[in-house]
Amino acid sequence: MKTTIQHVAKHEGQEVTIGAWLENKRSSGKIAFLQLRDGTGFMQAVVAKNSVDEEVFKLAKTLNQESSIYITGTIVEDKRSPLGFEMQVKHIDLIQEAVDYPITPKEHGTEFLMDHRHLWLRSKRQHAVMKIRSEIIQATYRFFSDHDFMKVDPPILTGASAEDTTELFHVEYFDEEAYLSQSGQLYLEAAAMALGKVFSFGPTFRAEKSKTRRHLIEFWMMEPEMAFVEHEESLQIQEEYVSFLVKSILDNCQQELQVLNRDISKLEKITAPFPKITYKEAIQLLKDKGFTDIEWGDDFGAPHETAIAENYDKPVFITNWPKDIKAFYMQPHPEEPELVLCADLIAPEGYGEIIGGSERIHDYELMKKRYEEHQLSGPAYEWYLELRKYGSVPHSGFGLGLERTVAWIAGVEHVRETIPFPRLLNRLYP
RNA sequence: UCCACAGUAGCUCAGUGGUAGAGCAAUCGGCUGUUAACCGAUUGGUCGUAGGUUCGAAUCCUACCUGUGGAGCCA
Repeated sequence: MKTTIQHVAKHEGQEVTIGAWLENKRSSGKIAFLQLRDGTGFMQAVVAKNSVDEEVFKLAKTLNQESSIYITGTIVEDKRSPLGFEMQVKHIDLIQEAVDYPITPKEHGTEFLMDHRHLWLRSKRQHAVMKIRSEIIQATYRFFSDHDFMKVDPPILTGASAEDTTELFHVEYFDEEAYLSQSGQLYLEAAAMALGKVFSFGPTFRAEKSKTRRHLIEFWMMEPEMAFVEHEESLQIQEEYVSFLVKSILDNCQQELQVLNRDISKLEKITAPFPKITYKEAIQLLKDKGFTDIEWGDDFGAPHETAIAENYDKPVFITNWPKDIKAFYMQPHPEEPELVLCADLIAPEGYGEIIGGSERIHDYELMKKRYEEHQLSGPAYEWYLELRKYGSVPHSGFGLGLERTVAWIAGVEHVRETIPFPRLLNRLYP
């Protein structure tokens, strides 16, 4: 009977066949231990010389790392196994012998591993990170589906660029110039006016020369946009959503968190509501902490974000920023018109901003004024402004960066490990 | 674009002016409970590239290339 490592517990005492790769092996004169990987998990198979044909034992002794096999044997419980089960082997069919697999069981440098990303993904650690990424994606769909959101897909090829185009990827669109999407937001606002509460989940592209552990050229963003939802309610949805993500990982990825050595007690504290401080309070906090390089009106750099996050063991919202350092479409604060109704959510442990969100301007005249102040034009101008003309309503939205969220929850230092094939400033291969 | 650091065997690194090294991987042999298994042997080199200093350069100097960490930048 064919099965997978994930399901071996159900087959205790039975003879099964598993398609697998050889992750590593150890052998003695009369016994060989094969470390198997099949995509669903990792398991050890034991080959005893006196219970298999002579060629099978010889094969077990000479198999190289990453050779592919069908392996047949009896599943037995064993306390020495981390999985709780192992296979007593009866037979091995070699599919392909792997010769000189480059990634050995010893340590490797980043450049080498990135050059072999197509093979690096096979490692236990990368398997765990990819599983957590997948679980976060699936939990996202569950959460928004449970809260009556509709999934909407904004275009990836756009002609509509509201802001300057230096950080956009330019592509040929027959005789026109087009850009790869940097955010679906403007389109999602249109969708929210049609469908109420919507969310998108897709890739975005930024041609920035950023070279830090928090930046990717191509990354995935989860963007909800909600009609009839004002700023405070949006923050509430954000904290519930992020708490739900963490809980889903704690519920479904215990083994993976263990492989990654993640401090689970820190994740267990992530429950809504989250602390909130205003931009003004954040500036004061930084000054109190001895930062002399920051004044009201400045944007925060990574060290500032980390210093603020240090004060909390949950993600923290920084709200009500000066309008001059935020996007043109953000709704002014009702009492302090130099501020806008927005919030960045800063993850704990120095992982930085994972969400940026705001209430959007819904007044036609105000939006038109903002366009003029920012001297913006372009194809988006007309249709985006038109959304404020026909039954405009208060609405809010936010964007969550998937890779930064995965890095934080998985406890991975660099976002390049949180996406299967990262696109970085100096890397388009593999 | 700026700052700092690095580039030596397939991989990870040591070698700081005098014969090019170790561990792992690979190959061969040994070992019935291994967990990055262990033990013995063998194989493996354009010391990033170009130029310079020197009797002599992996080592010192200059330029360049590549990478890493960070800054700037980052709705």
